[in-house]
Formats: sequence, C-alpha cells, structure tokens
Amino acid sequence: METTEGTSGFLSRMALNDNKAGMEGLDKEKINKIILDASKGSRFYENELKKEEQVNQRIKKMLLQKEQLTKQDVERAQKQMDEMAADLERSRDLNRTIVHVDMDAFFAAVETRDRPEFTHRPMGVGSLSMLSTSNYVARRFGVRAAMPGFIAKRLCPELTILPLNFKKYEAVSKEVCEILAEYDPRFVRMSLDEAYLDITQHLKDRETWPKDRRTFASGSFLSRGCEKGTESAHLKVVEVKLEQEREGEMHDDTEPVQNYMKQPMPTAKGNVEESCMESNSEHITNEHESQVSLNCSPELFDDLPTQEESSCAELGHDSPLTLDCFSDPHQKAATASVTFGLSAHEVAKEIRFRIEQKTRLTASAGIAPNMLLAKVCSDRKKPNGQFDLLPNKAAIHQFMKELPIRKVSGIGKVTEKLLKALGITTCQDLFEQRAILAMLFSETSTRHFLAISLGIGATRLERNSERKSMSTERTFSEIRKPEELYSLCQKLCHDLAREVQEESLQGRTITLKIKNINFEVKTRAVSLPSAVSSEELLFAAARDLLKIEIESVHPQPLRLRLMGVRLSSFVDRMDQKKQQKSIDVFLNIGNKEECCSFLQQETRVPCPQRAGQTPLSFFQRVEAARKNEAAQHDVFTSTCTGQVPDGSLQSSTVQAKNNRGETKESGLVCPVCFQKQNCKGLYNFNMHIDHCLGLIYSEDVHSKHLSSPACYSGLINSVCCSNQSGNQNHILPSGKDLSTLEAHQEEGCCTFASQGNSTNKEVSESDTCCHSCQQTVSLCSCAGDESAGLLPDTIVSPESLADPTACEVPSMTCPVCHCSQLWVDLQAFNTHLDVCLNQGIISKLTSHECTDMCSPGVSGTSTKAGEKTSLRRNKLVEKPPMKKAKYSPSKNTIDKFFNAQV
DNA sequence: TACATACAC
DNA sequence: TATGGTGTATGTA
Ligand SMILES: Nc1ccn([C@H]2C[C@H](O)[C@@H](COP(=O)(O)OP(=O)(O)OP(=O)(O)O)O2)c(=O)n1
Ligand SMILES: [Mg+2]
Ligand SMILES: [Mg+2]
Ligand SMILES: [Mg+2]
Repeated sequence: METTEGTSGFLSRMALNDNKAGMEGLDKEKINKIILDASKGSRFYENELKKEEQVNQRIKKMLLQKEQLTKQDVERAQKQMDEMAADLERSRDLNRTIVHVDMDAFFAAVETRDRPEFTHRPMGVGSLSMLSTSNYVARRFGVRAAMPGFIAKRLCPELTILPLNFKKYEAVSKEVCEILAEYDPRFVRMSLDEAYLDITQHLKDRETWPKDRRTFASGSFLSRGCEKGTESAHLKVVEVKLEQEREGEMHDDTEPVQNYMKQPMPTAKGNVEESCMESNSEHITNEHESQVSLNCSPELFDDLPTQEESSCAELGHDSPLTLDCFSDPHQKAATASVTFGLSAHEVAKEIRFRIEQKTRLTASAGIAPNMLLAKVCSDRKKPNGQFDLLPNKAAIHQFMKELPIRKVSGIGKVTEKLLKALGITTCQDLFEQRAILAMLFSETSTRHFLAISLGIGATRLERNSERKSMSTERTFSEIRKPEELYSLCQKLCHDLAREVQEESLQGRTITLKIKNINFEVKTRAVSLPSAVSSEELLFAAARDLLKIEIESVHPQPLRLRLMGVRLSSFVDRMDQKKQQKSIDVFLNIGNKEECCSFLQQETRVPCPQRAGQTPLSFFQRVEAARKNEAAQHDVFTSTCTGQVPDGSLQSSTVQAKNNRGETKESGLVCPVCFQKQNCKGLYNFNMHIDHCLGLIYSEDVHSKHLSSPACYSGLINSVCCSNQSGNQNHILPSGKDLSTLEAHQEEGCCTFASQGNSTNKEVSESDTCCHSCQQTVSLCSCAGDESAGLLPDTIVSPESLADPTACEVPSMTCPVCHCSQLWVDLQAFNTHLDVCLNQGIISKLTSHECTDMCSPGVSGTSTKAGEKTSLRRNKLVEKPPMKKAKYSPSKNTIDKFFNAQV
C-alpha cells in the first residue's frame, strides 16, 4: 500500500486506456468500479487483498534492503552486471529468424466462425463462473480471459457466453500446425493457439523455389477474423508481389496484457490508423498489417467504417498490390491468386494468409531474431496483424527502450509491481537499474532481467521437454464432510491414474492440493520409495495427506472449494523401461545377444556369450537368469528342481523351495523362483513375482487393463540398479530387520525378501512391508480392490506387437499354467496367456522392448510415433545460456481442458 | 524434499 | 449463486 496505489490496489491499479465509451465500450473508471462492486466483500476479494498485502510487504522489505546498500555494494554489482551484460552481448545471435504466431481471440474466434451472428456482438467463451476468453467486441467492455462470466455480464449485459468446445479448438489447432510445419518442421507449439517457428532455413530454401511455390489461391471467403476487421469493410483480394524489403516502420502500441482486474481498457484498436503513422526514421522495425489483403466473410460487407483506405495505402507501400474487389460477396467460388515474397515478413504474411484460408480464423505474428522478441512482436499488432523487428542491435535497442516490462513473457503482475517500486517500468529502466537489481534479486532473476533489457532471448527452439508432472484438480461448491472429501479425492486419483497410465508414467511424489472456501491454497506432498501410477496407490498417499489436513483443523470441519492431486518425480524413461521390460530381458537372457550386452553393460554381471547358439528353453533361460541373480546377490538360494511336463496345466509336480527351504504347493507357479504360490488371486501372485524378481513392487498390479509379464520388473532391474544411484538398496529402518520381515512372512505371507544381502541385513526399504498383505505404507488397505488383482499394466502399445519376429519366441513356458510349448509367435503366446489368465485381460509379451533397451541411442522411429523420438533427442540439446521462460503446455489433453470449465 | 509463489495459456 | 485447470520454474527452508 505504501508504495503504490492506495486501497483496493489490485483493482485500482488498472491502467485503462481511454476509449470510445458509450455503446462501444466502457471507460476505465466504469470498468474498475463495476468489477470492484461485483467483487467487494467476497471471499475471493478478501483473499486477493490478503495476497496483495503480502506483495506489499515484500516490496517494503525490498526497499528497506535497498536503502541499506552502500555505494561500494552498488559499484561492485555494477561491475559484475556489466561483465554479465558483456557476456550476454557476446552471445547475442542475430542470425536466426524466429516467428511467433498466435491466433486471435482463439476460442472465441472459433465459436464465431461457426456462429457468425456473434461477429459483432460481445461474446465470451466459458461459463458464468469463468471465461476462457472473449472476443474483441467484449474486450472493449473490459471482458477478459480468466474473468468470471457473471462479472463480465455486469460489465456488458449484452454479453453472450458460449460454452467451450475444446475438441473444435484442438482440431483447428491441428490444422494450423500442419501449415506451420511446412515452414519449420521443428516448430514449437506453446499452446493450442500459438507456436514459435525458426524460419531461417526456410528463408534460404525459399530463395531457390519457383514462384508458384509461394503462390496461393485465395479461395472462398474468409472470416475477416476479429473485430478489428469490423472497420475493414471492403473485401480486397489481392495479388501480392513483394520481393523488396519494406521501409521500416515504428509503431507503438497498446495496452499491456494483464489480468482482467488490472487490465487497461481494451481499445477499440486504432491499429489501422496507427499503422499508417509515419515510419520511424531509424527504420527500427517493419510492421505491416495484412488483414486488408485478406478476405472477409460475407456478412462483413454490410458494415463498413471506412478508415481503410489509408491502411491500404500503407499496405501498398511494401506490397505492390493488385486489388480485386468482389462484386458479389456471396460468390463463394471467387478466387484470386496471391504470391508472397521472399522476406521473413512475407513468410509471416503467407502463413497467416494460409491459416485464414484454411481455418477462416485470423492469426497475428511477430518476427524477430529471438523468441523473447518474437513473442512481444506478435502481440503488438493484434488482432490480425504482424510486427517485424529487424535483426540489428540498434533496432532492438530502440524497440526495448520504451517497452513496458510487463509486455515480456515471464514478467507478470507481481514482478511488474516489484520493479515499479524501484522505478522500473520500461526495459530501458530495467537495464539502467541493473546494479540495484543485482543486489536485490537472485542471480537467476538478475540474469533474466538483464537479458530482457538487452532484448536477448533464446534463438534455438527447444523441443518441448518431457513432462515433469501430471495433475487433476477440481473446483466445487463447498464440501466439508470427510466422507465426501475422501471420495472426491479418490475420484481425482482415479482420473489421474488413468491419464498417468495412458502415458505410461510412474511417479514417486504425490501432492495433494486444497483450496479452502477462503481461497487459501495449500499443498501437501509425500515422496514414496518407489514410483506409482495406480489409482489405489495414488489414493492411499493422497488420502493420508488429506487425513492430516482434516485432522489439523479438527474439530472444525475442513471446508474446501477445490481439491487436486498431482504426480511428479517420474522415473526416468530408461529406468522405467528397465522396470517394465525386464521380464523380457529376463526371459530372453542368454538368448539375445543384445540383451546380454545390455546386461553386461548396465550391471557388470557376467553374461554367458551365447549369441549364435541354439535358443535356450524357457527353463534354461530362467535358470541362467537366476544364476546371474544369485551370483550377484546371493539371495535366491532355492534351487529349481521343477520339471514341468509339456502341456500340463496347473502343474502340481513342480517343486521349488524358497530360501528357507520350504516347499509350497498348489496354485500358480512363479516363473522366477518356480515356487507354487498359494496366493489368492493374481493380485498377490503378481506381487510375489515382483518381489521374486527382486524389485520393489511398484504397483502396476493395480492397473486395470492388462498386464504383461513384460511389466514384471525385477530381476534385471534389481541387478541393474542395485549399484546405481536413484535405486539403491536402503538400509532397513531402525526397529526392523530382516528377521522381522521374515517373521512376518512366516505368518503366511507368500512373498519373501529378494533384494539385498540377508547377511548384513540390508534390504530394500519397501521390503519392510509386505506388499502381499497390503500393508505397504498402509497404502493398499484402502483400495479394497484385491479382487481386481490384475497382472501389471502393459506399457506396450498394440503396434509393438506388429512384428512378432523381431524377438524370437521359441519355447516359452506359460508362467500361469506352466505349460511349455513352441509358440507360433508372440501373439499366440499372449493369446494363450489370456486364456490361461481367464481374466479377460490381455497379457502381452512384446518383442521390441528388448531391442529398445539394448540400443538406447536409437530413438523409437516407429510408425507414427515421431514425438517419442523428439522427446528423446531433447535431452541432447544443450540449454542456451540464457534463460527463457519455458512453458510446454502442449501436454494438456482434451480431457483436461474440458475439465477446465466444467 | 516440501512448500509457496509467480507465470503462462 | 457464481472467481478455472494444467504445467513449469524458482526461492527458501
Ligand atoms: N487464462 C486463460 C488464457 C487463455 N485461455 C485460452 C483461451 C484463449 O482463446 C486461448 C489462447 O490464449 P491467448 O492468450 O492467446 O488469448 P486469445 O487467443 O483468446 O486472444 P488474443 O487475441 O489476445 O491472443 O487460451 C484460457 O483458457 N485461460
Ligand atoms: Mg491468442
Ligand atoms: Mg496465445
Ligand atoms: Mg508479461
């Protein structure tokens, strides 16, 4: 409060533009007042005030700190910053041409396309509770994304709110991406409606192209897009022949993009006039609006303010145009061809043109030598425009000089306010205050600020990195009954588990998020010793966290308005593969050269060199594996004496001893230790196998559909990982030792410790609990779903079975009925397993897995999975020294987005 | 590792 | 009546 505006700061800070008021919109005062009136007294508002106060405190502290800085401090910092700046300067690369493309009022535009009656009427997309976005007409009234619909309605009673159609947005997005890919196959999608392209190579290629490759038919009518086009009445189809570079033009623009509460008044966009302003003499930028050159939808012909001429003239300046007005606006077949030039500017125009042709939606673009600048540029001439920043230092400097820091991606509401308290508003200020900043902010922030102030950003597009977390959350009307809270929590876990499993992820950290009815948010997290993905284990953890929260306010009820569950700390792709596929390796041990080498390489376990020899039988392979295992860990002391008659079902002749010399009878036969197991159901059987394999039971067992021996993790994993960081053996927690565990197992548990060395009592932490009886971390007890015991989830997609010969399947022995046959192929074996399991569950052993594991350098170039390939490669790309705001939301699923507004 | 904050769309 | 959902980065303890 002391620092900036007075009361109700978060509302009053709105720096609204003045605007044609009246019918055309509202002015800033009115908007502020309406929003304030609508918010005042609400729990939401109270919480906003609270948060704002915290920020103010932070500012206060910061200023205090600033006062105490000595001259020497600052001088020293100045020196360091100058060095850093020089460093950054040296790293500046002006040789790339980056384009940022962003669709205009995206969701709203899609809706408008399909319901043209909203073209000129204020409209928002979402619900009365929350809007995802609004069209440009509505924006004149202050209606914004992330604003609740009911407040939007107060701002603009005429507002129509349309529900979300996420599938449509996805479809459109895909269409756009198809175009973008032609200019840069490695373009980076930042969200459904925007992407970065590096067109440097395209520009070179383009030079050599025949003209017709830059020529496009202008077919049926296009939406003239956003309301900006409202002013452009006359359809002009053009033949653009631009080979020359245009004169630069400087255009200053517009309101900061902000939270709706602080949003400046959206102008009715005087872009047209502005774009005709005389160009800056320093030729800093090129900018150009091309909507005029694009088509309009038919109904636009009726309205027509005519400030267009000047714009046309401007357009003509850089584009020799042939204007061809339609006489009949309803003649859909009218066409003209449009040829675009060779420059980056022309490329962006071409892209936008093609997007509009294809989708009937408009996009804006920014062209600059790096991502940071391109992003700012794309916003500058919105909607339906583009802004072009020349790749030289002078131009950039000029551009940055007046640029409000808030315009930069990554600088948001709070940072803006913090910096404003230091007298920093523009990027130039940011540069000038660098010494102070260095003293008050972290090195990371300081560096970031400095880079921004210099207009230096990433020049290499990094492929979206692998996801780090996945979550589901939901807002609801107050819930306070514990039963309901728990059941909601379970539902969330259910949903999350499904999606996690869809991506074959497993994570170790579960985070519960809650928001109480006062909008106070808390997160509570727990990290497990092993990665999980099942509903049951997620819920077991989340439930415990929730329990703590409920108890913490007891006897008051925990009154929530939101709950969410997140999974993170995913196991590394390779590690996961090891886990999931180790049974493959296990079964193939001694049989596949690659597997052997893999084993040797990863585990330093001596592996018999059997390449080229007769394939081993299943038993031989199992035995070989066991010997390796035993040699390494000296755990499996039992010997396999089992000799199973071919074709025998439920073989009762198998003899196997566990490490205490006990013999078990009846039930399923473990394919690893050959003990017959008395486990009730597959659930326990699976757990036994996992244990037998020596791996921490990592829960796949709960998965719904299916199963695969390929998922039994274990033997290999335990061998592979026991000496690797991240999966070390743990010392048994105090109070427990192996005998405790053994005693426990004596009590009827069918599992036994298989990991670690029994002599020194080292054992995997997870072994301290018995998974079979579901006392692991007490996680499973709540699931109560033992009957659903399934074999582990397959991580293997059906297509990976496409080539059953890739890994030979000689005489496999069914781990369930124990019959041994010469299977025709993998599929036959799997089919047998299905029948045998009689669970309606597909059990698949796949063939590629082994190969995949063995040649980690080879990315899965498989059929349609280009993405997995790129994800892999991503890690090889070195990070640019300069930090850019990283954001990879493309991982959202439709489901999730739907969730967003339901 | 846990948690809160800030930011993006 | 009613103020979202998903994901990443960073600072701090
Ligand atoms: N807080 C937000 C912001 C955006 N979106 C959705 C709706 C938008 O249509 C889409 C794209 O976001 P943009 O920031 O690009 O905004 P628009 O495309 O709607 O408008 P603009 O013309 O300013 O780009 O993402 C959302 O759901 N919630
Ligand atoms: Mg957009
Ligand atoms: Mg966008
Ligand atoms: Mg910003």
